[in-house]
Amino acid sequence: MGFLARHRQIILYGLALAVIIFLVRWLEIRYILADDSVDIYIGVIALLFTGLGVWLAIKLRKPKVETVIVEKEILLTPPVVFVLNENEVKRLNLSRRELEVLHWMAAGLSNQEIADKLFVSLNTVKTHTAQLFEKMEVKRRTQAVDLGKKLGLIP
Amino acid sequence: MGFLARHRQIILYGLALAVIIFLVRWLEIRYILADDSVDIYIGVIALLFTGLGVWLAIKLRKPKVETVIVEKEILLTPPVVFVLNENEVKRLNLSRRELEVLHWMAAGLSNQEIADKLFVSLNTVKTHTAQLFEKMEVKRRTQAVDLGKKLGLIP
DNA sequence: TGCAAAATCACCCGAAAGTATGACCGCTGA
DNA sequence: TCAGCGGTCATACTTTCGGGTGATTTTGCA
Repeated sequence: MGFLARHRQIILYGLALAVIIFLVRWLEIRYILADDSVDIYIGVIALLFTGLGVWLAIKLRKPKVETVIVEKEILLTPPVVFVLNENEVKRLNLSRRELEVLHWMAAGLSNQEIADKLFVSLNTVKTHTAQLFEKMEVKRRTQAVDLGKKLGLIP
Repeated sequence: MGFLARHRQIILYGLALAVIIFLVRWLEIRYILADDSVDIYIGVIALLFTGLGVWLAIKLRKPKVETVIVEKEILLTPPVVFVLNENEVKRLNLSRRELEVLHWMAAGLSNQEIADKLFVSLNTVKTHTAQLFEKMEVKRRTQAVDLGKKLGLIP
């Protein structure tokens, strides 16, 4: 960008000033301003050039943008806190007991151990696992655990 | 905020205008300006008020606040990149085949399915799992998978 | 209050998983 | 060269898992 282009505003301003002075002189000669109207005359000039100044300022310092950068932290995988995916639980229609069984299953417990932990019989645990597998559409406990983790049913 | 406070700039501007006019009149009386110096006089006024205009514009114009929300994603456990915990593999003295079996085990495959996938017999897979369980000091495949995940042996 | 869902338990049976043991082969490092 | 290890496979056996079916009790909700 050349000097002319870069300072176009200022050059225009200077030209405007010259034109205004010329006009004023011309008006002065034409109508022979009365002494009393000098302050009105000054006022008009002042207003005019104030407007010019404002225009200049706005034009010249164009991008007065205060950019406020707000960093929004998005945690993709919570570190310790595990949040149960309620939607999946509802979608699969899993009962509380079934989810509990799945949890201990994922921890590596056998059906008998889960039965002992939940104070129920082995048969009951078997019923729960069977229902769980049917609802999750899997065949084995390892598949259930794998899918359960992927769906956010277990940590 | 009251009217006065809100329009302080404009009121100041008005006052400045009045002061300038008063000064000019005073100077006029004092020194009796020559007709010839009228354009210089106008020039000075113009410059003064242009400056005032610029100052006004700068002061008045609120810096346009542009709020840019930068979403900063914080990955705690990278979902795609899995790095095998070599140290644990060495510590437990796990062979390549055993690790491979563990991997498919975690995916929910049965021993027969793993055998088919690795093009070996079911008995071979059983041998590998047995060795794996002994080295990992676990009793069941679900335990092996759980521990494997915790030790970073599998994704 | 009454009903559907959940939870509980039982029995049978076959499939899968896990245990124990032994054997063979190929590679590698002392 | 040969002992050791990893990988392979096999047989035999026990345990656990999972499917199928049926039944009773408890509970949450309309």
